[in-house]
Amino acid sequence: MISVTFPDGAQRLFSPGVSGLEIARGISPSLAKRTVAMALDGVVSDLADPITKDAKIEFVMREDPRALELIRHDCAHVLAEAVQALWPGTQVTIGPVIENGFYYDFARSEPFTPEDFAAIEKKMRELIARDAPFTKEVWSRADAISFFEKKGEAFKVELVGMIPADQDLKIYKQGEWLDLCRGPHMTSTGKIGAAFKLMKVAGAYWRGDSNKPMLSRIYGTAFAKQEELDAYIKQIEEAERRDHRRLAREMDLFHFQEEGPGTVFWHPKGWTLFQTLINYMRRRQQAEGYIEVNTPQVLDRALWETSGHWQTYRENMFVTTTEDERVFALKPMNCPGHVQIFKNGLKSYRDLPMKIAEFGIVHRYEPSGALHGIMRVRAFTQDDAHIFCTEDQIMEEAMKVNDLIMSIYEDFGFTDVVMKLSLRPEKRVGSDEVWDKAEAALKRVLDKVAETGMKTGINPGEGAFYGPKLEYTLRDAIGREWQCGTTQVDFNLPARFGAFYIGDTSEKLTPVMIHRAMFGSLERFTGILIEHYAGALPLWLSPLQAVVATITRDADDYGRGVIAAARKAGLHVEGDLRNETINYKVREHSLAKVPVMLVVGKKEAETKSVSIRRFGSQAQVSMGLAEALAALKDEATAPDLKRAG
RNA sequence: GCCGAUUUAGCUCAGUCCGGUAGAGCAACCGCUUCGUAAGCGGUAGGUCAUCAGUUCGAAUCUGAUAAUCGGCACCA
Repeated sequence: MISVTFPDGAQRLFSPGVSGLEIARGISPSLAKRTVAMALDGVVSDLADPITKDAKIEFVMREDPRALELIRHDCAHVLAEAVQALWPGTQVTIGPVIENGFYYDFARSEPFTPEDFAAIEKKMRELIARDAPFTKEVWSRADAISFFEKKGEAFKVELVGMIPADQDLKIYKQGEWLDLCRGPHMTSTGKIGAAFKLMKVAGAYWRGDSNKPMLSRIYGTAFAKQEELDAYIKQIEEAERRDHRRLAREMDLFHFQEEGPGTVFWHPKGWTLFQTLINYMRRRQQAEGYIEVNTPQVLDRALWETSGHWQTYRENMFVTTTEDERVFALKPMNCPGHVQIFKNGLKSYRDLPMKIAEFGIVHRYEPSGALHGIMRVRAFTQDDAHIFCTEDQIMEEAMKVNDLIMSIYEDFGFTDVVMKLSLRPEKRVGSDEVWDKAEAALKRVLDKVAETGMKTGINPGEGAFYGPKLEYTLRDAIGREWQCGTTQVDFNLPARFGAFYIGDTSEKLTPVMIHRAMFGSLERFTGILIEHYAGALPLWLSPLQAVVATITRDADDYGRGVIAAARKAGLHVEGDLRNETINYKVREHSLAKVPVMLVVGKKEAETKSVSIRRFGSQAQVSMGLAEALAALKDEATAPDLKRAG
């Protein structure tokens, strides 16, 4: 007999092989009916699975958070059955659960269109209403291969061959239809319910490999309750409302045009914001002992051969050949330039650590399909720095970078940050011994940071070609994640360029180079800020902080005085003295997300005051002009300057 | 780069299926109006319909190519 422990602590004995369903039925038929799966010692599995040893059992209901994944996975199976019913001959491949739903990849000569969704969803509802039980069978490889071959399911045959020999080959049936699947599933298709929706169609490579065939993917999502589905759709709409491409047009920040794909035309307001970020970063770095430099935009091919970029990233570089047949490349990175500055003049161990910073504009020929607004462009500005130091100094310097990064993110309103360590990739330079050292150093930083309570993780195989890296991912106001900062330890580049310093025993030593960026790309960070704040930037970042709007012509002279005074106080201010109603002006500047409106009419002119209306609020506050400007000036002061007093 | 979609006035879009030479709202401009916190009224002007070819008596509309953009995939030093 085996002992089964229930959530309330009670234990009961059953004969080995008893199923969760049998146990549930023994307790009450209604429990058995409501239960969709079980968790054995915390592992979710089919309710019909036999229990063979002592275990803790929990019955998982449809509303259980753990059932959400099952609902979605089951929904993917039903989607596949519906598609095959509607379009016989379509091959099925895989249909996993993903963060906000699921997808299923199909092989079909004709791709799907969103117009097909109504028919597919209708079919799915039929299949769900049929409420066929999910049943599991374990097949032999030979049976599975011959079955799928006969059905013309070439991709499934390939999948069967990929399942490790020590694993059971599981087949899940739902009525007539079946799929190779690792499970688990709920008890029947009816448990999926009605809160599902097909979202979009897309192409996707078989097994994520761009050399393999392109499949037709259908994305969908499902929830336990309709309200949750509605909330999710609302959240998507909210994200669209925040889209930086749309907000940038409304706020007149920048534009793109055909002649410069992936390169930004910054408008005055956008450039003001951009410069605010640079000025802030410059102050923060200067306070930490960084020195700022500037290195050439175009450099000879020979330098990129030495650095290794030519061999590794040639296809992503903008290359130009001059009249005299010399080959140059636009810099895709600043590091080689900074090594040249380090190399120029003899350096001693006393000069280390040497922190060379640059707001470096880099050009990378990104694949056309990768471009995305200002988030992924072909020319962007990095807040780049390279710390030349000794091996012994790596840990301390990386920790200092960490502290600076965290403090900076906090100033911008990002407090939820995750740090991940990316280890050696397949395509790399340098010996394994050197990689061991570099990875060990960053691992120590990761561990130390983890002790402070920060979330950390490891990405195997995702390091840069010259060294491992720590990556900082921040989460924005609506929960999306953005990778921004990075700290990379490099034992390779300085040696490749023959950089050295004189040690305390007079011998020549090769420095270690720490690459680091905090914003990452200024362009991308600007985009993240726009979306994070939904365009309503805090006053210190806002490129247009206030608009002075007059009510009638009588107030024009006073209004002009207010504009001049505000500008004198250092505020970014515009006037709106147009012959329009105050309602009209308020509406227009609200749509443009101007943080502050200073409304002036006869009353204000007489009392030398302003009526303040803040973006997002209808309240009006009357205040003396001098007092109002002082308050706004204080609010518009960057956080680091405020701390300095 | 790959799969799919899109491209018409500054913006949002109709017209394309079924070929006959382009339309709305907002914005702009000009008047009138002088108004107290999210659209006052009237008028005017604005488009080689993404580009290049082809079919046709005739192309925004049909065909092909190219480009950019959008959604994914792949990529992201």
